[in-house]
Amino acid sequence: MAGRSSSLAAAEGKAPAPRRTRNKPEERHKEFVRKAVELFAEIGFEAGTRELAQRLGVTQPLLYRYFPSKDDLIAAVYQEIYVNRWKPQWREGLLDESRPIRERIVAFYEDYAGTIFTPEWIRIYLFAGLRGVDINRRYAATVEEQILRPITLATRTSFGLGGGEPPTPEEVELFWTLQGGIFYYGVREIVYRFPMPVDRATMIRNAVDTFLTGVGPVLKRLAERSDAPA
Amino acid sequence: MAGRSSSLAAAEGKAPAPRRTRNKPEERHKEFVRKAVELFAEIGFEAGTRELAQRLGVTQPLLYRYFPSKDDLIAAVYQEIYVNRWKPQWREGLLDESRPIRERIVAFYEDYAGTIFTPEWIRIYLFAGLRGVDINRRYAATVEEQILRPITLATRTSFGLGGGEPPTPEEVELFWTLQGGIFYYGVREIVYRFPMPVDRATMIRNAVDTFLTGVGPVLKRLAERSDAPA
DNA sequence: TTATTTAATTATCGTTCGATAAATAACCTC
DNA sequence: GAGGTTATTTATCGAACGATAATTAAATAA
Repeated sequence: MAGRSSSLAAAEGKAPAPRRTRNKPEERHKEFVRKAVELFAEIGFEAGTRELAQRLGVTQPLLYRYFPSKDDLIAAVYQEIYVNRWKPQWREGLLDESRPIRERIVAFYEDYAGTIFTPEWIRIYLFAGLRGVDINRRYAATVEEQILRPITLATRTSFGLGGGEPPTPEEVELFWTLQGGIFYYGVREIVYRFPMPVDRATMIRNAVDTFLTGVGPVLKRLAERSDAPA
Repeated sequence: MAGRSSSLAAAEGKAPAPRRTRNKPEERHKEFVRKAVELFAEIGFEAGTRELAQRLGVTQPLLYRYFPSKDDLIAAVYQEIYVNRWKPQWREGLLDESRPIRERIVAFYEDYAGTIFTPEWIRIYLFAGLRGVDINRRYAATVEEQILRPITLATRTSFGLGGGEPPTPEEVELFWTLQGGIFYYGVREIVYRFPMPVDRATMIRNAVDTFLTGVGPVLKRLAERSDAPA
C-alpha cells in the first residue's frame, strides 16, 4: 500500500497481474498466430493489436518481438489457414477411378466442407478478398488446377466423352458453379447466419445429384460444338 | 502576400481553395450518399469520413450536418443499394406462365446479374455481411421469398409435379445452390478479380441448362419421399 | 552465487479517427 | 441594400491505432 504514486495511468485497482512467464519463442509464435486467427475471424483485420495482446494475456509491444509488423502477422495467418489446411488427398480421391464418379464427388465435397466451413476459414477468406491481397486469386487458381480440372476430366470420362484433351474454359466454368453453389451454402450459414433447415450432407447430395444428372447433355453439346468448327 | 500568419497549420502553399458554394440540402444528401457508396465499395466501411469529404470537395464536419453519425450514413448506403435497386418485375417475370421455364429463369438471371454484378453491390454486400449487420439475412430472406420459392413452384409445375403445396426446405435449398453458383461467379469476377474466360451469358445459360436438366429426377424423388411417409 | 542473455514489461511517440463547438459567409426575404 | 437564416468552414477534443526505445526480471550458464 506504500508509494505506487508514480503513474496516474495505473488505472487503480485494475492491474490484471502481469504474467511474466517466460515461454519458448517457438510456442509463443504458434500461440500468437492461433489467437490471431480467432480474432481476425471475429472482427476482421482492423482488429487492434492491443485487443489481441489482451486475449493472449500479454502486453502489446511483445507482439512486435515476434512479428515485425501487423502485416507480417496477417501473412502468418494466411499461411496457417490456406496453405496448411489444404489436403493433397482431395485431388487423389477425385482421380481414383475404382469408385463411381458420384461417390467420389460427394465424398470430396463432404470432406472439403468439413474443412473450410468454419468461421476462421470463410470469414478470413472474404476479409482477404475484400482487402485486395492476392490470396484469393491464388487459392482459386489452386482449386481450379487441383480440384475442378480433375473433376471435369473424371466426369467427362464417366460419360464416355473424349478424355484426351484438356478441359475447355467453358467446361471448367460449369464445375465452378457447382463449387460456388456449395461454397455459398457455407457463406450463408457461417457469415450471414441464415437459418439452414437442410443439413450439409443432404445439400451436397442433392446438389451433386442434380448437377451430375444434368451435366451430361451439356458436356456433350460443348464437345460436339468444339468438334465441328465452322 | 501580407499577413496570413494567423495559423501555422495553414500548410503553406496547399490551400485547395475552399468552395463555399451553397447547395440545396436535398441534393447534397443524395450527392453524399452516392459518393459514399463509391468510397465504401472501394475501401470498406473503415474508410475515413475525411477521405469522403475530400472526394466531395467539402470539409469533413459538413457530413455531420447531414448524417448524425457515420453509421447513419452507412444505413443510407444500404437503403440506396439493396432496397432501391430491387426490381419487383423479377418475381413477376418468373411467374409468367406464358413463357417456357428455361427462358424465364435465364432471363431473370441475366437481368439480376446485370443489376448486382457491380463493385458497389457485391463488395458492400460482403462488407456488410462480415460486419454482422442483419442486412444480408434480410436480403437473403427476400430472395428466398420473392425469387427462389416462385422459381421452385414454377419448375415443379413445368415438370408436371404437384403444384399445390408450398416448396419444402429441401427443394428451396436446391435452388439456392443455383443462385449461389451464379452469385459466386460475380464474386470471383468482381472481388477476387479472377480471370473469367467465359462470359456471363454463356455461364448463365450453361448453369441453368445443367440445373434444369438434372433437377427433374431429384424433385421427383423428393416428392415421392414426402408422399410416402414411413 | 554471480553473471549473462533475452523474454517481457513500462512508457511514449506520431497519426488518424469520429465527433462537437464556434465562427464565417452565401443565399433569401423584406 | 439591410437583416436574418443556415450551409459551410475553422479549430479542436479525446480515444484508439501501429510502432519504437528504454527498462525490468526470468531463465540459463559460469
